[in-house]
Amino acid sequence: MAVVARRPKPVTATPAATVLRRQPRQARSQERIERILDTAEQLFAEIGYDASTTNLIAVEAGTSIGSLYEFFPNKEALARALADRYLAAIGRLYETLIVDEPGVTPEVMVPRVVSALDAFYRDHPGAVPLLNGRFTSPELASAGANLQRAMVRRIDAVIASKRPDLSPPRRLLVSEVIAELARSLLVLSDQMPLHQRKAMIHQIELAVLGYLRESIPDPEDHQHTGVDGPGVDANMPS
Amino acid sequence: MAVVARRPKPVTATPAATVLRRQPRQARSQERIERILDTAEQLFAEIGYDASTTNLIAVEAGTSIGSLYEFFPNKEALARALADRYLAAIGRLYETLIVDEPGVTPEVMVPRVVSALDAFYRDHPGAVPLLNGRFTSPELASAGANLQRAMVRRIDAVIASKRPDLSPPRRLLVSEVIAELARSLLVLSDQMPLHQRKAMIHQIELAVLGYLRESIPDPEDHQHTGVDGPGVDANMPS
DNA sequence: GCAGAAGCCGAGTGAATACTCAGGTTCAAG
DNA sequence: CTTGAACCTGAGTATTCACTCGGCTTCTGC
Repeated sequence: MAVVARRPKPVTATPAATVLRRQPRQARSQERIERILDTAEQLFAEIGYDASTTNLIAVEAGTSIGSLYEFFPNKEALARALADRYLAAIGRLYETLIVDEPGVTPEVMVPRVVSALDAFYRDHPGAVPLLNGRFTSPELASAGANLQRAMVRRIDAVIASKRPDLSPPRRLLVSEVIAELARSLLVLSDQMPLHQRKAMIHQIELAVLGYLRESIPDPEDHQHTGVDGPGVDANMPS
Repeated sequence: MAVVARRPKPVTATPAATVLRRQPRQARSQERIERILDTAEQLFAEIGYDASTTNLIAVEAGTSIGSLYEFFPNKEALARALADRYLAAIGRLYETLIVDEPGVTPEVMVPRVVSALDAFYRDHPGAVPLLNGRFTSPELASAGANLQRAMVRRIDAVIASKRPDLSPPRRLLVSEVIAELARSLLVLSDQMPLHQRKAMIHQIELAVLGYLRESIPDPEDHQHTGVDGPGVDANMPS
């Protein structure tokens, strides 16, 4: 069976780009910053980025625009700061759950990851459009892309350990598809009535497992013919 | 085997809401309207809805804002008109490809639909954010939702005919998941470098087929245990 | 060829909103 | 207690942008 292989690189979030115009020195302003961010998170999720004017955010946070701009250089910095929060949390989640350990089969790992992500997105509705939607700045989009790449790398490492017989390119492709399956279907389930959501989550697990079986069937269990066709190397010659 | 069942309802697009402020009487203005729409499509796709100012659209289309507003009541009407175009085209596509005919197995139909949608989105990059992204108005979002429902209905009808043993709720859930798989994974492949796109498309087909096998295995071929767990009726009690 | 309709134009208007700044208040160090 | 730094405030500024309107041109029916 698969032994504990090289640990995948830890998911390091964005290197904390200069989001604050100035570091707060007093506890009061630190709390103010937190309040502003919490309010922005809520407003972005409820009425969207554009409709959340900086004045509204300040008022709802119980402060003034002046104070807001004392610490945040511009509106986009609010989104960036939120993205940093999310990125760190999701990164930790990946490190905990996407691991290569003996007893952890796909049937165990997939439901764990899917339901953890589901819970996170439910608690932080703002994270979905912020990290996945096409948002304001290219910078933000690339932050989401980095996160996605981190997930791909971890999945790839796990597959590499469990199934050393696969060629690296094929492994990578499969990892990318799985990561995207998880992401896009969670986005879907996010915008879905709550009473259907639980059933949908289970279907997502089925889809991922089904894809796994289809794309890299167990060596002894060859039955479907789904693996042929244009493979990884059938790229269009530009 | 499956006989030709009741034909699914045709996909009727939005009932052509009042998108134009006034019907053009002369050929010249008809062409102008087309040019404006073409330009808007291109600009929306290239620089986004917000960045595409009405003045810019008018100038790029070789006309003036005055003329633009002669026919379109507001900026959103441009998006609506474009959505109408897309909706009609995709609806026709569904009607042609998602059909219940004797020889058409999932292995045949899925690649057909996926690659047709892929080609469409490649030719009309603006369609993806317009129909699928969270966009300006609730009206537009619901147009996209209608289209999605139409796809679900057609898939559901086909499954009903091929597999009469399934309960209607389970059938519906499966149809919804398939429709969403197709949609969200195409969105993904849309924002993907061209040379990877072809391989990705094939993986999407695998994912859909894999999910199908996983969620409704052939009656004679029961092997995986993936179908148990919280089923369709395991909805959360509000 | 004429009159009225349809079409066209683009400078201008009003509203929205990200962001500034001058002046006031609260803190902490000595 | 004093003093300067950190912090706070919100009316005001500058800009952007959807949309209007009055005047002009082109078309069409008679």
